[in-house]
Amino acid sequence: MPELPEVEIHARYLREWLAGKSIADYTVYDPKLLDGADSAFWDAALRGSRVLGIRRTAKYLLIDLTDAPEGENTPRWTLVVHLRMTGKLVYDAYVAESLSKWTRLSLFLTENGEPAGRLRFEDIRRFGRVWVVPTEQVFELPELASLGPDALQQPSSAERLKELCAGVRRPIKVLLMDQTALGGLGNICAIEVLHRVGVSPAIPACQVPEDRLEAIARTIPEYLEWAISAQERRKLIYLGEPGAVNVFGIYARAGEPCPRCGTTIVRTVLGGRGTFHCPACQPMLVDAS
DNA sequence: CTTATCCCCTGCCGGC
DNA sequence: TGCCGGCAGGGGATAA
Repeated sequence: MPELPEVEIHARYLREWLAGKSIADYTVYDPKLLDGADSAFWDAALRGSRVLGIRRTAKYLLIDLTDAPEGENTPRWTLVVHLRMTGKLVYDAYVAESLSKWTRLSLFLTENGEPAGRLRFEDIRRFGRVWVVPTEQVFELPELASLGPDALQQPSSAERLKELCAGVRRPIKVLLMDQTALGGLGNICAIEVLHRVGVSPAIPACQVPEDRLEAIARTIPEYLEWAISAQERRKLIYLGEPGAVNVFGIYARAGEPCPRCGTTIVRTVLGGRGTFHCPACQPMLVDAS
């Protein structure tokens, strides 16, 4: 159920796992992974290509590949991965390790011509998706073309947020989660950021005071950086998994006291998603004066 | 155009 | 113990 921090951590792990490796072959166990997407490039891209690098944009992972000879390092193919709700990538040093019932895809790796393990795509709910496209056209993929600026790499300025919110009546939380507005924030990040800045998630975006929009703009990258570094230090991927640093101030804490003021946390639904806020710290109406 | 609702899937949890 | 509804951090399609 990854949001930007988990996807970024995946990207960092992939850089370690795949450095200097090639993809010798692949197996798709669940055709739903492609969801009818064009598979024309799969064989060319995933049989004998070198891994050149890993990028992340919003919640998408981009694995750049080339089938050109050693020395020519312009990517030709990009494997695009979206983990959606329950996806994750797992590296097995030895292919002998068994697959799970949730394995959707295997990439068989080599290094210097020798077998070098396997990268597995695991996905319980099967919402995850994978595309293979020519690198030059990767951002023409509709899913990528519609994304707003990455919330971490190109954090939105207060000015941009003000423009995004102008005249928009839907709740500020729904706007923050809109991937065409800014790429990468999910339900938890939106909830936690709004709690930190003391803004009710239900306030129409156009009614959020300017100084709160400035606070939101500052807090988004702060929260993301903090969540990423907290996870990375512990070699974990998923926020909230056992042993993880607790980055949930109020998420999934309905009925518990607000960590800041002690008021009972409330659960509501916004944009069809479970939403948590503190009615005292995050009032509906903020005094603009 | 904007906004709301449903759908895709499987697993888990609490209540009865 | 078993069944059932509700819920889950994703986004897309569709309807109003």
